[in-house]
Amino acid sequence: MQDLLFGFISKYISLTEDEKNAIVSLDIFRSFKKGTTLLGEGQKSKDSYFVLKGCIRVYYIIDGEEKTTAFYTEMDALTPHCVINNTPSGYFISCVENSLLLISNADMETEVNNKFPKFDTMCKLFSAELLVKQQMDFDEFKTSSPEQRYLNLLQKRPDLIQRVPQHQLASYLGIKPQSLSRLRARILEKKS
Amino acid sequence: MQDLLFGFISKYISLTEDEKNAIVSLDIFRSFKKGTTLLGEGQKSKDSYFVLKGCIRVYYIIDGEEKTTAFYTEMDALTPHCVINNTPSGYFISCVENSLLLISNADMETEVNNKFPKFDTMCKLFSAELLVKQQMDFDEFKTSSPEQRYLNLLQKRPDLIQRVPQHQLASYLGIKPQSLSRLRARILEKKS
DNA sequence: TAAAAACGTTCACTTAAGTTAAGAAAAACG
DNA sequence: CGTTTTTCTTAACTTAAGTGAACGTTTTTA
Repeated sequence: MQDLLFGFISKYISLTEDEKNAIVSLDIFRSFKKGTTLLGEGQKSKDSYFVLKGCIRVYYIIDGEEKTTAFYTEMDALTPHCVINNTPSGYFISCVENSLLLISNADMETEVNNKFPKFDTMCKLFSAELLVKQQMDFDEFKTSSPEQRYLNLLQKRPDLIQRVPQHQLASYLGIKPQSLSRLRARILEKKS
Repeated sequence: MQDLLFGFISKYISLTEDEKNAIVSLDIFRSFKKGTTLLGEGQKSKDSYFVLKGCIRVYYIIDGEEKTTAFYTEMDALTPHCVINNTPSGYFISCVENSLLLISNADMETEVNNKFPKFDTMCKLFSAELLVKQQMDFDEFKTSSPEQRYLNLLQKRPDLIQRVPQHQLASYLGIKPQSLSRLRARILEKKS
């Protein structure tokens, strides 16, 4: 299972066996059952997550309604706002599936960075990449209709459509579940 | 005019007179006329922008239509994607107003970082803050309707509504200019 | 495993945004 | 300074999403 992690890291930096062992010895792998809430609205936390297996979801509750804004699957990393600006979280994070996560916090990161300076290099590269990806996602969302967004998702993350409940997916696309059903029927009709 | 810059920097770190002079001597202030295109689609660039005065805009051209995704005004910073991942830009950047900008590139930044290590501290703080802000903007956009977005903008950036053409604003809100006109009329009606 | 809850789809109706077009107002330009 | 271009608004019509409700299916869970 750790191979997943080291495969991911190798995209940015190369690690010696010693370094790998040091990381493993941190004992930061945790598994959670489907439905587990990792972070609640209003809570503070110092933890960041890296998904090794499974799927986690970020959602708000606005007027009693869930609004899903993000799904994180294998090899995705999530650092909640509250970690960065030390304020109560505005949203919930929960497991869509049974998931194996890597959980890190600032203390642990500085410790690793001190031992292995190149780790800091990786973090910088990774966060720059993340910023760009996030910006591109935002732009894509803004510049397309719900139907286009759905078709895009079908291309880019086809797995999500299978593994995530439709009503969460609808919310993620910015529409109601009924509209997603209709939209899908419309697309099927066009094809034929 | 530089006071604007140093006032901004003082939110993150404190600078000596020597350090301020070193920054000024870099000669990185540039002014541009309204309508100037700073970056075109398909171009590569190494430059980042910091707005001291004025307003710049990011937009795509999709099916011959402008899609505005961001406005940057006083004390906002913009690092285009192409700078980070060294690929051709997917969008345009142009000046909505006559603008005074600070233009920096990676070479200059490493130079300054070497001379003044605390500058690096500021950059990290600043980019973490930016990431959070961007994420929050995205979430807000996703979880609200065009009308709510407009009302939000009215609260948070009332100046934008005055200084930016309506059709660019409409695009920024994810709707057509005609819909923005109608939406505003609807809001006025509700008030009375 | 039986009852309850959650989920997905369909339908009819409502509301809001897209589209096309026209005309008035403002800005840009020679 | 007048002309041209761009911008903004309004209107009528079309299209798609929101809403409320019904109903069958799947999943929970007691």
